[in-house]
Amino acid sequence: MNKLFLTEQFNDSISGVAYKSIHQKKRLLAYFAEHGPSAIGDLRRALHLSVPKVTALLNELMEEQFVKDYGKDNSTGGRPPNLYDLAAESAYFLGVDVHRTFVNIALTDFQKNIVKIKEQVPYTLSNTQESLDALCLLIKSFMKELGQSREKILGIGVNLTGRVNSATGFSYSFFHFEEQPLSEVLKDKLGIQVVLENDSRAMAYGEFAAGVVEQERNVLFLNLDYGIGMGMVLDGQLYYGKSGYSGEVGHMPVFDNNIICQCGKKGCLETEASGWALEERFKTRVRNGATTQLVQNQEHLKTIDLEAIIQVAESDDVLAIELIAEIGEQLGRGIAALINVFNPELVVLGGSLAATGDYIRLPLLSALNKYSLSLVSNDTALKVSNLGNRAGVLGACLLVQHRFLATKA
Amino acid sequence: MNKLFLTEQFNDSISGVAYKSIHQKKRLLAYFAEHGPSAIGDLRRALHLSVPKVTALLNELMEEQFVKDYGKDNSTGGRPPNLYDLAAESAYFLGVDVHRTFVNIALTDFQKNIVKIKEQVPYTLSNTQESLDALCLLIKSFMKELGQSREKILGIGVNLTGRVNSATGFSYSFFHFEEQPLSEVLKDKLGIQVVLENDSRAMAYGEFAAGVVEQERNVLFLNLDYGIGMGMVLDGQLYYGKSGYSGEVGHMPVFDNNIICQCGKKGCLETEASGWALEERFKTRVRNGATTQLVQNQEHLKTIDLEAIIQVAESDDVLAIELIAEIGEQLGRGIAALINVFNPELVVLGGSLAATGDYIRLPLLSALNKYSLSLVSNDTALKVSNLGNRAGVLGACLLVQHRFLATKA
DNA sequence: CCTTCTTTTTGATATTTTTAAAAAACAAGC
DNA sequence: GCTTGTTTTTTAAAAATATCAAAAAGAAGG
Repeated sequence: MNKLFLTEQFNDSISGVAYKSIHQKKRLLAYFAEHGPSAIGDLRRALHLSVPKVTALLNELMEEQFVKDYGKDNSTGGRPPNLYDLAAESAYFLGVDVHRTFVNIALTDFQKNIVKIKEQVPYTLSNTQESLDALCLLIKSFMKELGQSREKILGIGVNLTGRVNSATGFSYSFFHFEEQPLSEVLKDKLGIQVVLENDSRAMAYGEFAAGVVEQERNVLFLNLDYGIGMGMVLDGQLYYGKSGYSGEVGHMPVFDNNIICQCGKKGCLETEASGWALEERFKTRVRNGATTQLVQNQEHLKTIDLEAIIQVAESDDVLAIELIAEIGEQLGRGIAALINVFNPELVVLGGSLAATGDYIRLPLLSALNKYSLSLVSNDTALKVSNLGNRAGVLGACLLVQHRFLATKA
Repeated sequence: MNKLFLTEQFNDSISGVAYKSIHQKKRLLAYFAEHGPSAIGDLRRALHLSVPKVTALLNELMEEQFVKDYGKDNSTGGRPPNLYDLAAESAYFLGVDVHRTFVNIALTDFQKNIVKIKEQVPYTLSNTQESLDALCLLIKSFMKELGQSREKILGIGVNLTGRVNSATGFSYSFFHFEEQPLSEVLKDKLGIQVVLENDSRAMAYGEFAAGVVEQERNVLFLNLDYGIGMGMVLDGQLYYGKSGYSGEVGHMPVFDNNIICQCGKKGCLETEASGWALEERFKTRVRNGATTQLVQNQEHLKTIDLEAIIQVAESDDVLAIELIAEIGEQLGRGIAALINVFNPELVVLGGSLAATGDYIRLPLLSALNKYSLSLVSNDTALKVSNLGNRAGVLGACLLVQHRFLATKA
């Protein structure tokens, strides 16, 4: 058994005892990843194995440095069990969260801790080979700054906006220059396995695995930015749909207006309930003479952008707060529909607009009561992301880890 | 090993080799249920077991009469493999599909064949103890008519409209008279394990397991009747949501009208795109002088109901067809939203309105092109149910079978 | 009709895994 | 501080399972 048996994940042809061993070990590691420090007894029950077998597996994993003995647990009356958990420094995962004007890069260890993070690294995303090369350069320079952990990086997770098919590794909205899937192209350039993911889905996973989500197994995550994206965790699993295009809530036809959406259609949720709509409305109101902290005279009008509006909202700008509440109220219409369809346990508000906290959450909540079936919406909690703008990178890292520990059937 | 080891499903405490054996056998049976006749080689690969082990398990299952040897497969060049499959007559499942004015009851064998079916048995569903007792009586009298198959019924599936939590066995909209879950109450009355399910979900499962669905793993099933229900199969699993209330698409707020929905809100999808809306519009049009096969004079107006409209549509009544097309078009608005959210491989139209076939499907299809993102909707096929009004009963039967064969982890 | 080729099935052996019993580790009470 | 009770861990024997080689069962071609 190779020390890096984890990388065997892409080898499907193994069978018999070799497969079984890898499978069992992965299940153990996945259990640790989900439940934290555990005793042999817990593992036995969860994996349906005998105690001696678990002991043997743990010994192997400890030999291979993936697992550590974390000492005794509090006694429950008799002999206290030994606790085991993942060895933090045995493997690392790199996450790259690509935005339109910047990139977040982070490295996490095997225990999901952020080892190193660089946020808001300037970068311009465009659908060109140069932009792709620049991204690779950024990643490489980040890796250069790492110590011995560099050799232990098992995989790199990359979040992109738009249409991403995580299973095949294809990105269609950006960097689709070759016949090969982008994940392969990147793997060749960076020398490490690459997992591609849609940005909203990665954020959703971040919150699910290490964020505001606790025990909930059915969670909707809304990525509120200029547009509206959604990532879903259903029955404890990230949901992709047929080709990984799921979660396009921004273009749900819920309004009867005449605003032309970017997608070319009318009545989309995004036309009235997005950061884009917020910015437009804010500008219109200012033009019509509304007062705000943000603009003293018409000259400043062009400095208004979504980020600025969110910022002044935090310092209690009346106009910003009023308009954000409006957005929240209208968003409620869409989310109500989603709650009726999914009956989720939790809806998480994330993305840049979520930074406004209760300013958007409370109006949304009252809209939910108005639009969704009460019995269903009573089942559903509404929380604001607690990872904030780190949800994306963290999600990218953790998704790679998850991929490595995943075993089908 | 008891012959009826299948009933051990509710016993969670078994462990070790006993658990393993049951688990393995169930996996074998589940594989047969999903894939039909299979050779040892297929089973070996799918279950990650050795050939001698599979042989031994099959021998046991054949001893227990659950599996039969179905002779040789066509050779692929060498020795032809033996094919094995479920023994049809080894176990039976009873399904009860409860509607407001009638009940469908059916018995299926272990190979998913309908052994006996009674459709449209008159019955009045109301939320009273009498109605519940009457239902039990119907079921019992159906069972009395069965031969030796009666003793081999492993479980009874019951479909109810409204809010049903299949996991706990509680029904909230109907028959919630005791503290005990309704499934337990029924089990006590009927003497056999009962599985409760929401009607739309059961229909969805019926189509998924034995209907129009082929290889697709992400399927939305629409139950188009007076109201609109939805059942979803996501990643090959029936989706329930937190408490089993998922799929409430009828009350998605997508219109900007002033029609008050049954749920008390305005703008619901149901107000313009349901059987209820169809009937209302039909009546209004007739009142305003439109001509139709259905009504010669105003006297006949009260005989109009959804079923009648669907019937005359089939005999090419212009008004009916025109209005059904309208409904389809408006339904498209809602389904477009769902397609954007789920990126399903297939949307199945079921329920009584689906009997109108292309009359509803084609307008719906063109609306989909109008309202949903083309890239996403190109992924999605739209088909009409092929089980028709048997989807419900069959779904009920097959869901029970599925429950028995299900193994967690 | 026999030989050769391919693939499945069976059987014997080796390995893995479980079971059950013994040992070890700690808490609490005397 | 020792004994007893409880729970975990280790150990060795028993059971289950996989591997590998041999046999069997057809198909194809001469």
